[in-house]
Amino acid sequence: MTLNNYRKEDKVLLSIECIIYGFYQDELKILLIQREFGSTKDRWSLIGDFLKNEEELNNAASRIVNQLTGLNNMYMEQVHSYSKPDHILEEKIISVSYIALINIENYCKNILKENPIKWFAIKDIPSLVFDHNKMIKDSLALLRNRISNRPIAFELLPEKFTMRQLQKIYEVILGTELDKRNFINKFNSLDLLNKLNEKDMTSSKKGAFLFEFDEVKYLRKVAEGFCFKV
Amino acid sequence: MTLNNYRKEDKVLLSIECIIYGFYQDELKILLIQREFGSTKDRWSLIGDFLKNEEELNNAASRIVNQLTGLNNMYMEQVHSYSKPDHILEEKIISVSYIALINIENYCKNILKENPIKWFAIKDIPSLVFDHNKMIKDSLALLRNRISNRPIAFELLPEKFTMRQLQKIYEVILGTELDKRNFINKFNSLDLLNKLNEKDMTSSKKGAFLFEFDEVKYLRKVAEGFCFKV
DNA sequence: TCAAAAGTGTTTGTGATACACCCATGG
DNA sequence: CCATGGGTGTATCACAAACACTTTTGA
Repeated sequence: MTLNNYRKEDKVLLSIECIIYGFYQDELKILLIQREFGSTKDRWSLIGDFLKNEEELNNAASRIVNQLTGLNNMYMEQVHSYSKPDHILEEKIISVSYIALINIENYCKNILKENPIKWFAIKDIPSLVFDHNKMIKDSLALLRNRISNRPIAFELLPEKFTMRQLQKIYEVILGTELDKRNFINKFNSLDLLNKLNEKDMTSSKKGAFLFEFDEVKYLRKVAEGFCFKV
Repeated sequence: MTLNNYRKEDKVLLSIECIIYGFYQDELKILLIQREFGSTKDRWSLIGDFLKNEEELNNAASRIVNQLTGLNNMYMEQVHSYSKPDHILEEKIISVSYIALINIENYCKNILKENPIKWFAIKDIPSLVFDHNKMIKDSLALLRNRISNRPIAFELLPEKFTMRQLQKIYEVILGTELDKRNFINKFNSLDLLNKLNEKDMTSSKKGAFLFEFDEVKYLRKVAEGFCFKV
């Protein structure tokens, strides 16, 4: 923008690649799509599209996730931009990656049936097209950072969840086992969860109490200088 | 890349904006350039250029910094991509920002004389074109994170530096005052610096011992699982 | 009655923080 | 001789980590 004028031939296609995370059965999963055309036919890929002329980056990312999940207003965040997604169509392509966190139970299952898309556990991700594996790796590093510094684990959970589910999310994202007593003590000291008078009976005979994240309380505390840190 | 085909009119110009940081006289500074043409003539701006067709993002960023400083191999890192730098030339523009950390004493002063560029202390940044102020803000957040988790402060210092200089870098980037005893104790416990038998006599009558960062030792420790953390 | 998951507190250790005085020297 | 910045060690506190047994109940 400063040194030189631009040349028409320097224009690029801009693709947005969305890394859609869900959490289900104690596993962190990513939604992938199987390509139907072209030289990469049948290979798995992140979910993406080209930026349209009238769009902004964030809006394009939201549109793409919405088109495949039917969801709106999920947590999304830009991760990184890449210049090496092998040129296709003889055009130069720059890719901008985003993470999206969704409650896997909410997304529209009809879309899943109509498209060659599938949830893959993070540890079972196959070899993907272009540099999509690298994008996932980078996004996981971001996710690891965010989950310790922002209350985003709840984006991956239903409104009501058990402490074990919450703990498991931290464990799979951080890649470490945590002590359940320390974990609960920690969250209790943060004072951000409401314990409900309901139990989840699916995981044990005794049943586990359900909790919910109190976002209003969280925002009030932030306004008073509170800083989330796990 | 998945859902739709692209249209020629969706191609964009891609600009790279470099936030070049230097540290001098106890202040964190950024190199800015005054625009010489167009509707933004005379206003200050980050240093940038358009991505060339044959270039990758990281290489373009290096090229841009090199053209203005004469330096190579400085620490650089991509920060974020933006889609709202007011359209100029009636073209859609996407901007990718980078930070570059340089030792302010090393850069080529001749270039400074030949160009309308100038170092601005971080607290004296004027209102810049487009969303460049926002880019600086975002880059500072990244820098704050990095300086606590990677040994990058040394990129802003000469080979030989005093503990006070090092501490000052942490103070200006983190925006807090630090206790000098705690700071020294902390760095001593990390065991990454070599104390030299030389003193810097410019800042006091007694003189302050010079130190250097032992990168070989650092890399050896990292290989053994060491994790830098200040 | 037993297997399987839920729930619950205390102790210990490490690292962060707070803090004040003497030293060396050039002017 | 004094003003200026350089250099040094310890006591306290807060948080992280380690740790084991009892409860509930469906099968």
